[in-house]
Amino acid sequence: MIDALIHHIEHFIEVSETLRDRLEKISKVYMIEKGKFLHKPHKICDTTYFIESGLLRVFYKTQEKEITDSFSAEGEWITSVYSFLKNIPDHFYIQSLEPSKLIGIKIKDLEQCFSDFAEMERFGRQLMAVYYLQLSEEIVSLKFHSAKEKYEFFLKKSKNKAFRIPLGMLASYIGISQETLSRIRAEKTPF
Amino acid sequence: MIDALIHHIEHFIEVSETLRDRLEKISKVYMIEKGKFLHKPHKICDTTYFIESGLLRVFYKTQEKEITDSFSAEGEWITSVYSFLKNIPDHFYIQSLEPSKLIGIKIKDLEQCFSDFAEMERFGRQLMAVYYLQLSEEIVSLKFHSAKEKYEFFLKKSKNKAFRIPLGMLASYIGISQETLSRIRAEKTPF
DNA sequence: CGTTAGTTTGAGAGGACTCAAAGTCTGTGG
DNA sequence: CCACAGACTTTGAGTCCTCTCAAACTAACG
Repeated sequence: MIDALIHHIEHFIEVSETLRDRLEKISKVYMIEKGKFLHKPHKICDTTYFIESGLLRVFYKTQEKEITDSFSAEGEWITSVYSFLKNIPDHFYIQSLEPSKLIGIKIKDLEQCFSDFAEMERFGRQLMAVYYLQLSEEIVSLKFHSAKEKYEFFLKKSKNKAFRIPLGMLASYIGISQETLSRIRAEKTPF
Repeated sequence: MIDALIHHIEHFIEVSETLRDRLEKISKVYMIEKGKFLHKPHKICDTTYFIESGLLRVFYKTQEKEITDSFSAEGEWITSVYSFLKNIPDHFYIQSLEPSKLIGIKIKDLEQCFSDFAEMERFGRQLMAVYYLQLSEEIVSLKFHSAKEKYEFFLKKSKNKAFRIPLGMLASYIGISQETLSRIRAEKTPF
């Protein structure tokens, strides 16, 4: 039932029988329709979701528009990080862009798991490190790069997602207007 | 000798006598002059430094210029993260901007420490989480904000550093040209 | 097939860039 | 202690990329 999750964790650490049992116990599978929300502003997000299949995004609203903070697809995690880590309400939405199958774990259960299984704590640290490095690359891409370069960086990093995401959401993620993104795509002739 | 470091760690976890002894053993104090380099491109950065006093930056070079990736001052950590975490060479420099006093720990010793002290592993995870959240705020600041807004965000987050950093380096950090930053500062009249 | 969400295209404006040069500061050596 | 070289900052002028506003077009869905 949670094989995809176990498999994922095994990229980092060895998963013993006991640990597997514990994970089974604290995991819960969710099926979510396209367009539905997993989390909304002013609430505490107490769950992190491993995506077995599907596509979701985290976004926030400014006065004028929605800005996407991240996209996550199969094999990745999604949560409203700030709220989840700090245990306080935030201003993010989590929305599914495709019908998705998720494996959710509550922060409380996860922390107990960290305490009981040192190797899980290690997994947590290593996973944070992976995501940290992703963000730092994203920052490099955002600085002193043209709209086109930012788009190409995204393509390189997330080919699997690029054409499953509505153009406007993608534009806000890479920090350009949707009109500009549309023009960039239009001029791409090649092949 | 490494009280500042211990004190810092105690914000996250309890530091036992044994752990303290271990930390003493694996820590090494460095004094570094202004302008000197702790790390250069094409090398592996195998040490992370806790800054007891001083100011340093991580930067990289493009064809035309230097772009600062991060500044760190007293009470913070600095390392060439990508190289340090992946154990491979990268293209970053670490340079001190003030005479600084650092406490360095080698990755190998740190990892052994993580293995031997579960609470240190926890500290590592929590520290990564703190830095992760900082990066995600920085990304928000970089998207759809004017040069002035990005500067003001930096001021709000890093007042203590803002006026110790040469203008050009700061400009590259917040993703604007140094001429623009100069003009922004000039128009600030207040008080 | 109609309604709505999403994308494309066009026109015009403006912020921030680049290039260039002048001005200021800092530290070193005579 | 002053003068000068080099580093850093400021100011100016002109350009262009990307934004905004607006409207037409297309796709998706009930």
